[in-house]
Amino acid sequence: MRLESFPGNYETRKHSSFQVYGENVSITVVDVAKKATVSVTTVSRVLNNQPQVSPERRQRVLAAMEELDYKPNQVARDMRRKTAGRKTGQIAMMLINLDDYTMHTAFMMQYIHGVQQEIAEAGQKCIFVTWNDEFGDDTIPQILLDGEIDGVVTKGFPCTEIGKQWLNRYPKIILNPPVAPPDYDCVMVDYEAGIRDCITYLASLGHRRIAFVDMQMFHCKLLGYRRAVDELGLDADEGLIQTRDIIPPLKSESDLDWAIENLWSLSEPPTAILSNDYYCSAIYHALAERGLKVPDDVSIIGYDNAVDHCEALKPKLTSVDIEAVELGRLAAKQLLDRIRKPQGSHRKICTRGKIVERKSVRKL
Amino acid sequence: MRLESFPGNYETRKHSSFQVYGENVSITVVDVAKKATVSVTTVSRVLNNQPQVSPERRQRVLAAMEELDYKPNQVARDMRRKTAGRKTGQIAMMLINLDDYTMHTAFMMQYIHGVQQEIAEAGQKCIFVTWNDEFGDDTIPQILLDGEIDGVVTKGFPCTEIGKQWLNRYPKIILNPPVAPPDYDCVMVDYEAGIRDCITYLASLGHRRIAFVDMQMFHCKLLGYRRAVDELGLDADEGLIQTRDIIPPLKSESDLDWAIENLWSLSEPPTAILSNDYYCSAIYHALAERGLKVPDDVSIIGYDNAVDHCEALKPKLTSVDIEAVELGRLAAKQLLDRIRKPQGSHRKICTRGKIVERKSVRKL
DNA sequence: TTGTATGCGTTATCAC
DNA sequence: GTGATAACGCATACAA
Repeated sequence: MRLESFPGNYETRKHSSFQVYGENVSITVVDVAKKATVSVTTVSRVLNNQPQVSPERRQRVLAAMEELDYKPNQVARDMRRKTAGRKTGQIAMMLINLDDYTMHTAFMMQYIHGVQQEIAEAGQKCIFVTWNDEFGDDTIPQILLDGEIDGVVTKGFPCTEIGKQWLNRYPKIILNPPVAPPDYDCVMVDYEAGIRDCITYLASLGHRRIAFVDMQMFHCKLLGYRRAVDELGLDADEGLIQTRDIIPPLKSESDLDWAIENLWSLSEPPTAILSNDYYCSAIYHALAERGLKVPDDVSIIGYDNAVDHCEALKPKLTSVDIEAVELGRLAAKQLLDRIRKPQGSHRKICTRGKIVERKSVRKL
Repeated sequence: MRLESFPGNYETRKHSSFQVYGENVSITVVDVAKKATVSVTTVSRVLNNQPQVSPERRQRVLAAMEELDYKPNQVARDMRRKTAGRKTGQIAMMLINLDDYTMHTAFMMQYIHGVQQEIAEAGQKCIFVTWNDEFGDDTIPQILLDGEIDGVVTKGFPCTEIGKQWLNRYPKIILNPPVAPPDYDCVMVDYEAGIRDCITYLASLGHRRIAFVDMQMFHCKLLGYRRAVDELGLDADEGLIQTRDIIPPLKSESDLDWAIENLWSLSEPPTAILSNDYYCSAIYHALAERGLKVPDDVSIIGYDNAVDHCEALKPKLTSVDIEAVELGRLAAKQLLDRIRKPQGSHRKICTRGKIVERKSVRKL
């Protein structure tokens, strides 16, 4: 194959894709340039959709690419880009200090899915990393040390100084933290609004005495409850609020007989109960022991929409879906924004969730 | 800063880290070489832990790295590696055609965690990708097309021809497929063994009439049931087997009254029931309606150990944990093996799970 | 054991 | 519009 009509001079090239060299022969811009009788520069321009290429030549290049089944070497591109002070096109999805409870929760999966989707649509890559403080500082993921990524979406936060330091090197978004940290971008569920939606929903079905039962991280929710009850002019009986504060990992503490006991000691018991999906299971149980039927005697509405669980209960539990996939997407979207524009004040984005109707609520 | 005593000649280098060039000045091997008064080659060798460097020089290099706070440019290394026909050090964790059910399941999270851990420990990176056939072929993740990865751990399998093609370009491990595909490496839960363990466990507590209730993908489990009952000489009453086959996404079909009905029509009802975690919820309910108490009247044992769910039930459900994290680790480990040794017959690795004791089983 | 020189695939610069 | 060429940061034949 002679190359007379071909403008570039690539004599220095030690091998072309036409001669087998080792075993990993790959088609490069040089090969495409040869085939299309243009320079590598032109090929690169076509590759990057730059305007200053004549339609005719662009065609030739595209045809050559097609014919040779050319695939750009992403790693090489990344290198040029990165060293040109640009971005690597990689972001990390970090799960830091995941406790066993979170580990067994389906939300995480949805968060990750959402993040990945959004990142992929932006043509970037999502590198997945889990890390715990107890692993020790010498196990900090290489990727974070390398600076190979443009930013981080993190669920959880490192507690060690060193951990904080490396995380702080990057633009980052905190995914649904239990409490919103100041000076960070984060994306979170607006539990308050979600609960208000629940109350509004129940009120629209004629419920006026709605109980609030919870044992964990319920302060936002309780706020929403109080506001909604107030705004809608429902019965604001403090006896309808049954809470206990337990330490997070003890979600397994599922006995809620005391709550039902208290509620049904009221002169007028509630017609509806609001709680968390998993607590609802205990509530069903406690109600059954008293001979109370759901939803005939009491309506129940859960929070989190743990689908398997809600569907497994009898009757199936109506619950508030926090839309975790969407939350993941929002986090990724905001991260990409932040990477583009590192300055600017921090933002907190909230989603309010959506009620998924099943069989545990009835119209009065 | 004069460089007399320095062996290399880097006059061609257009900028060093000592002069600001643009804004992205980074320390490179050249800088380290200068500082340590050695050649880049030596620096590179130290970087790669190659033996043929004198301790004294190695020391100098390490000191220089430390002093300059040198961070290798991973992208550049990747490029060399890749183009040298070696590996990229990246593997992909793919979730293909995830249905809504799987999406809401906590296992996935654990699989991913396990895979990531193992990959990280091997010093590699795990890129996370989700993809569905319905997205269309033009949305195939760039990363798979680029050939930037060494292999794939996949949960799920593409149905389109094109999808299969790109997946087939890589060494891959299938993660717990519903049925073991021939000619593929895979890692899966040995449901049969898990069920046998359950039966053995129940038998050790004195149970001889154990019911098997399931509605989905239960054939392996049923096999395990039959074998164990046979081997242990327990009551092999076909009436104890209550199954119906439903279409997978309909796991929400949670009514199992018919099963309990049938079971308690037997001349001698079972003393223990074996099922899936979520079905157990319906079983609890059906039993309660008949006034039967768990575990006093019947022992119940679930499968999958959906922690939240098991802990939410009353009494808390004893269940078989499939050890999904471990499964993920095994998958990653096997993938790394396969990448190193592309030839060789395909392997199926099984894990048998572990019984997590809670409150739903009692000794007879 | 150590250093020189060159290549990896792509893009940026600059001259035409 | 187009092309020649020098980087990018690292690794490695080959020479010493």
